Amino acid sequence: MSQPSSIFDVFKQLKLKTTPHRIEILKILRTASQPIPADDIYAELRKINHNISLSTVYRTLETLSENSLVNKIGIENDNRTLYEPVADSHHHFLICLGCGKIIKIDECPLPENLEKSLEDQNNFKIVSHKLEHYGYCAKCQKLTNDDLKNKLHN
Amino acid sequence: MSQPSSIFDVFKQLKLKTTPHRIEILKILRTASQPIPADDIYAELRKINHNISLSTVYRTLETLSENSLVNKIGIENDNRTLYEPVADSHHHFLICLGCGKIIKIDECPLPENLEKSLEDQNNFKIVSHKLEHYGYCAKCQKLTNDDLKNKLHN
DNA sequence: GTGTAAATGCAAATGATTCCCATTTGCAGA
DNA sequence: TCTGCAAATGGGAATCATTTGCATTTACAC
Ligand SMILES: [Mn+2]
Ligand SMILES: [Mn+2]
Ligand SMILES: [Zn+2]
Ligand SMILES: [Zn+2]
Repeated sequence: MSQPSSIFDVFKQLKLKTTPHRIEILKILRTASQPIPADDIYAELRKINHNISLSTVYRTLETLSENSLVNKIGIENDNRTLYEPVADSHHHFLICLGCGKIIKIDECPLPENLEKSLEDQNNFKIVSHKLEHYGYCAKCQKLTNDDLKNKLHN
Repeated sequence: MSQPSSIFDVFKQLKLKTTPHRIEILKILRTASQPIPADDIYAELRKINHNISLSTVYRTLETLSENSLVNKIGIENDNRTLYEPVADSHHHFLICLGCGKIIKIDECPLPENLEKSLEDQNNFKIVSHKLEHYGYCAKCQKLTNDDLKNKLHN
């Protein structure tokens, strides 16, 4: 079986120059617990004294995305683009309307034959889909409950 | 059974002033064959010699949305917000990556017990979901095929 | 009709992202 | 190891959708 290729090898194969910026940005994305916006990456880099321009953050993310090392994610009612490292497998998200927390769901619950049937019925060629559930995480449910109690108390 | 209430009644019940702008914008949305951006509504209004400011278009759409007369829709790789009149029933979309055409799908294909199971497994309270399929409409499939043929021909 | 809060127009502000262009850097080849 | 050059970068301006501030107008309850 083949060795897991290092980032260096990956860049080489993609004919991308191996730059400190790219290394660091990938590292940040892989460390993050959920998809994050360009801004956060920029802030993170400055925090570790890594000098970079915001334009470069955007350009790098775009390049990584074009080369399938990063996914761009658009979330309802969030005008920013979020980024996640391209990973193992197809997945979906639970998104908290209270705090923005994003929980990854590893299964795809769509029926096996759905896409075929949609394609046939609509003369449409499907290449991807997006499924998200919106609601409230444990913490925000608790907050809401507390708020309600407070209101009743006053 | 109750009469279908006129727009005027609806506005009255919502304690919204009945203004020409609101009437016209709702009419345009209800006539449109698919969700449209604020810009298009603005252009449509000017075409029929209805004077309005773009800010007012945005403010009106926001108000209608807050009062559940209009839905806001965010589409992948389209930075604009699209708007549709709130209708009969829950639905999803097929979205053409070629021309932006949006096809409404009236069924919801998610398994009956899915939300309950996601809620239990993640200690999360779900309030809504979003499902979209991306691909190519009949016209754009044809274009792609023609392009391929042309390429092979040269 | 009158008064008043809500709605509107217009211009300026905002926020995310992209673009321009001068400078720097990674790296293929000598 | 040195050189040349395309690719990458910094920084600021530009862009695009959307929001906001404020003066003016309007719908409608009384
Ligand atoms: Mn899926
Ligand atoms: Mn559904
Ligand atoms: Zn939350
Ligand atoms: Zn199409």
